[in-house]
Amino acid sequence: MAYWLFKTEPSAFSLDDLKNRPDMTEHWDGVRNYQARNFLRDAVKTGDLVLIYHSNIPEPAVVGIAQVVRAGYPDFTALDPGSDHFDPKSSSENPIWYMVDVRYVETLKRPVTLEQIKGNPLLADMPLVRRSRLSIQPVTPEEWRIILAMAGK
DNA sequence: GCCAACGTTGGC
DNA sequence: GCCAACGTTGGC
Repeated sequence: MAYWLFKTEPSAFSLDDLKNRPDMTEHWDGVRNYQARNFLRDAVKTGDLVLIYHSNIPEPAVVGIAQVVRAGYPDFTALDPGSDHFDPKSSSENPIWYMVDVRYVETLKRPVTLEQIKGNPLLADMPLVRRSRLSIQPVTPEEWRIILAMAGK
């Protein structure tokens, strides 16, 4: 089982939005970056645990945990001309883009802010800190443990 | 809202 | 295949 960090802009889709879904489950669609796509297609597996990170807000932070309930499969929003995520280069024969399904697990009582993460030397190698814009990132077991400890768990 | 970082596109 | 132009991300 592996650990991940998924970014989302809460104005578009937040952890509470996930919590409020039927079955607390939702497609993680709309990822349109090849490196992130490769993780979704090849590496993210059912049962993996995910830190949910809220970006593009005054205090960006890891706010909760989700679990992967379905591994990578084609992101059908890329095939839908009515979708914001439509990609005319994709087709059902060559879907290009992939998504996974995630289920809400919990909201951290104490979110772990980007500022706190940047302030911890043990987390200095995280793509988040290295200013990568990558929206799907691997998290090591050690980083996972440290972040949850910082959240008071 | 600014802008740096960085990914993508397209002319050559 | 280089690289300038352009678009997007996301912290601040």
